[in-house]
Amino acid sequence: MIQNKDPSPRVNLLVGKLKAAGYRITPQRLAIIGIVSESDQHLSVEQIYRQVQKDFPTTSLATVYNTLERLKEMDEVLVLPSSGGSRYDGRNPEPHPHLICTACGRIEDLEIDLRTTAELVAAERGYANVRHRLEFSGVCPQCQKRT
Amino acid sequence: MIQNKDPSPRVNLLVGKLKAAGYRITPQRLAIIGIVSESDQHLSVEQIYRQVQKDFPTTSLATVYNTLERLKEMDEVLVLPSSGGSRYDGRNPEPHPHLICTACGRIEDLEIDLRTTAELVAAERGYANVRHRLEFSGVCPQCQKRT
DNA sequence: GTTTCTGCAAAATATTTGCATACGC
DNA sequence: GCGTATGCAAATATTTTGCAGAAAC
Repeated sequence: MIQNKDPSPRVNLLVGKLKAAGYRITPQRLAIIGIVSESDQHLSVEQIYRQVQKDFPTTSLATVYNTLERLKEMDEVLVLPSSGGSRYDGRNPEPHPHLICTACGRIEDLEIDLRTTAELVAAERGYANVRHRLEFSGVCPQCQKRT
Repeated sequence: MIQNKDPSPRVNLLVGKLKAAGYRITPQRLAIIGIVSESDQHLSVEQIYRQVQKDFPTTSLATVYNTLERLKEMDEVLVLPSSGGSRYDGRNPEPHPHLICTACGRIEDLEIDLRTTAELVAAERGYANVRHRLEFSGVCPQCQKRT
């Protein structure tokens, strides 16, 4: 399979930030960055791992975790800890609300903006560097039908 | 150490619901219920486990997980999945926002009410049984001073 | 007495770490 | 060439499961 040799702006951005921070760009990292920054899904480590392996079969899980950690450090990937493995969103790392189906696990994005609320909370309690996380979970329409 | 033989209303409530659902009340379960329903902290499984062991030294982790699962089924404990093990709040199982210090790990409760928003989301997307989870995280005033 | 629950151990998952080698820079 | 990243395996969590014996009802 022929690789797309023309990296997206977002991939370029992340590569630039990694270099600026003194990290090296390896083919594995490039592949992982491409996957997490272009998928519109909220990928598990396992999914990312299998995806990278298509192009770099020797890649290890450790490398996937390592790269995700680098991206997390620079707030360029959003981590959603959940039971059964964390999920990663590298396309839109700005915290944004999610709607999760507890039956099938699908994750949808929502548009609610909490930045103002976060600033209020930060001011009230004197917290610095406040981030937020908002999730709604329930049973999606498809899964309701299956019952 | 002498045990408090006079169960709180909340313990009584949970015991009643368990019985009503056909579950048995064992001393271990009673102890676990007492711990999670009276602590004002957001306990890890490990903390609950160590606490129960003070009174029932043979209690196993499996039993702790089992009992928490029962309580979760009936929405009488709030589970906060997080990296490094889930946290449990059995005192106020109604979903409510938290403010978490990323430096020292302390968890504060907030008063923001999201029920209306949750209902709107549920209606818009056709989800049933929608619950929510809102967390703000940052560095608390004390930890800022320490820097 | 029947059925569920416990405790133990083992298994299944998820993530981290150590270290020799490979490789980006 | 220097120093970081990889790959592999082993270590470390975390949670689940199977099953014989114990205990609730």
